[in-house]
Amino acid sequence: MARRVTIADIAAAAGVSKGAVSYALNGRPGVSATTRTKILAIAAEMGFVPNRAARSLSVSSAQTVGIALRRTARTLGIEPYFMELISGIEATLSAGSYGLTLQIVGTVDEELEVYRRWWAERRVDGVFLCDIGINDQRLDYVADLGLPAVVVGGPVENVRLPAVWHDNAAPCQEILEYLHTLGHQRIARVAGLPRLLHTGVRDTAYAHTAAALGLESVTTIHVDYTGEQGAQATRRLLTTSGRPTAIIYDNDVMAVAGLAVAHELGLLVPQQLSIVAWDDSSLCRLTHPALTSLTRDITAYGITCADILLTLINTGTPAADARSITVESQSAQLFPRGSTAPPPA
Amino acid sequence: MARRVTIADIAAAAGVSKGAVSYALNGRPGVSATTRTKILAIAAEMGFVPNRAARSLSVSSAQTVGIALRRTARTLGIEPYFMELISGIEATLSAGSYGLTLQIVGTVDEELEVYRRWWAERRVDGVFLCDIGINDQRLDYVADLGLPAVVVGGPVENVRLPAVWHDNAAPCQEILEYLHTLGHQRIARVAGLPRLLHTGVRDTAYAHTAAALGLESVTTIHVDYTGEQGAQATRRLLTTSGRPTAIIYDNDVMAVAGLAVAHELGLLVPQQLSIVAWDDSSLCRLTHPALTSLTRDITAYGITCADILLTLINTGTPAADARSITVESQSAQLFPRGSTAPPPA
DNA sequence: CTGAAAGCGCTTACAG
DNA sequence: CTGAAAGCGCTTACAG
Repeated sequence: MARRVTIADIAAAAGVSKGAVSYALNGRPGVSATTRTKILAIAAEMGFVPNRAARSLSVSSAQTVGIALRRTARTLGIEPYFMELISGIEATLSAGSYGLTLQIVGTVDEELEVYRRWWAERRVDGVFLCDIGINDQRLDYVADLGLPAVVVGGPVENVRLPAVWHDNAAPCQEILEYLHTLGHQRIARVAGLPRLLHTGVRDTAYAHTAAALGLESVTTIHVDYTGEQGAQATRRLLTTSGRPTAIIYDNDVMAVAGLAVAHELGLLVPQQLSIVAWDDSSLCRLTHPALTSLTRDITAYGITCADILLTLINTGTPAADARSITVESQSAQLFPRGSTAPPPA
Repeated sequence: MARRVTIADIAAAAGVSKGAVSYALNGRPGVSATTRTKILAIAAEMGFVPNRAARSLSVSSAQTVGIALRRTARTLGIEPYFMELISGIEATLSAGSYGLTLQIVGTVDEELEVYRRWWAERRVDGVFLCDIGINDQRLDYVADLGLPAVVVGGPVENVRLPAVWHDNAAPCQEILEYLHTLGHQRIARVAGLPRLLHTGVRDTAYAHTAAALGLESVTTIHVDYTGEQGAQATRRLLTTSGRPTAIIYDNDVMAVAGLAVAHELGLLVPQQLSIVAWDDSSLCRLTHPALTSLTRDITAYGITCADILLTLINTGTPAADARSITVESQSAQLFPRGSTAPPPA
């Protein structure tokens, strides 16, 4: 564990001042081209890497952004969403040599406290807000703090933070029209947590479209995204009289669970029941039949969110119009597979 | 964005020196009980939170540990393993007020470079090494660096780093004995990446046990853990003559894929084919039939790994015997479910 | 028990 | 273009 090399060492070796070394290293004016070249060569040779803490203290920037997740190990693990999002975020951060710090919290209050502490400590320069709820108190809290943040989800209005979201309504309409075209009239939906914003958006979109198409019924049951509750809801739907001929699931895990329940009840998919899933992980292609599902590029979404956060941090203002960005995800498309067909005659 | 309050502000308000404030805040001797109480009260009232960078620079510790993952967005997302591990790690870190910094890399060289930089920058105080391979070059590299690290996996020998691993051999034996008792003689295995250490351990354990039990055959196909390759391998196994009556999968995603292939080929599970999965996520309970699988508590594993890393960082030496810890995971147990039964007569 | 000072390793005005 | 110095916000010997 040899002592680290500092700019003082380089300055001594090059016979210049520490200031000159700093200017050379950071590509600033203030040193001649020849001195700069010499300093850079020496720095490289000595394997110099600047100390983060010292740099942060001087420029009062952490070169790090944070993400706090209010999730349990189980719900984190089961959903590919977060890892894909983080993977996209990372791609942008690495390019800008920012670090990512991750914290898992148990309650909203803990989460708010994390933001307060992070910002007070200057441990992060900005954060991502995920799992946006209806009337989410975190948005105002973080804005009041003055902590740069990007809202990963929406639509949100009258917020002092840039937000990025997918259009949730159009896919709902697409799915319903697709099932309607196949001939389905009694459609059910196993939906996600009602407190989440995008669940509400989908609720509304389905209701409107169903009315417009004149569908017989669109029963909705809200659960928590887990396979257990998805299975339970499916069992309930399929054992009532006038059962649906098609069920839409708000994520893929519940759809897989629903398919198993149909098998268990001896219902043939897709002959007697059609199934559509949101969030097309490879899970949907592993079942038999493969599940018709809606694909979105979550990694690309993460890249966009990170781009906006870095812009916000570096310029003090988000990228143009970032305050209300809708990610028109070119990839939000329906992939019909073996789990959908016309309803039984 | 009001100016942050620093110890200088508190010192001024309390009418003492900055040194006294520091002593009081850190619970060190050097201030009277009354002064300490007064300082603490003022600090709390002013909402003081110490600046991380300043503290790090003084004590030359980052209060952060790092984890670099060489995985793609897809393989990260599909496997609950990492999120569960991270969730456990977080629990320990939060308790010790350490942060976690996460980086996703593309190649081993990139990963090594990340460790070098992190340590030179003093951005982390230690790291976790995951996805341990056979003759993994990272172990020596990190040890040479002097960077405190915990090897998450094993067994590894002659390494200068503490390692923590589950016993992989015993469960292999248990599974094989279970299938043998049911009457199976032709068993196949769809295994994980051969370059990974634990895959090799399992290879050996199955071979030994199969020989000891006098099993007819244990065919193994190594793939990459994805459902696609798991399905492909299964198709290959089931369409050859003398096909196996039971298949063991090294993770749950491949097992689910394998089940779908059996359905597709019109094979009844478990009547004509038994299936056993490793890594019991809720996936295994969502299929029909539910999959017999091996459960381990990954979150607890993460907690243990983090405990050891923090001990290593704070004392310079790992916890007693940490150099070769085997986590005798009480939870590594086989859960027989609907996917296993005696072979067809 | 307390205060004044030096130091951690950078950056950045400010003079020459 | 270059050097000497102050400052970021802490911690920690070192004198009183």
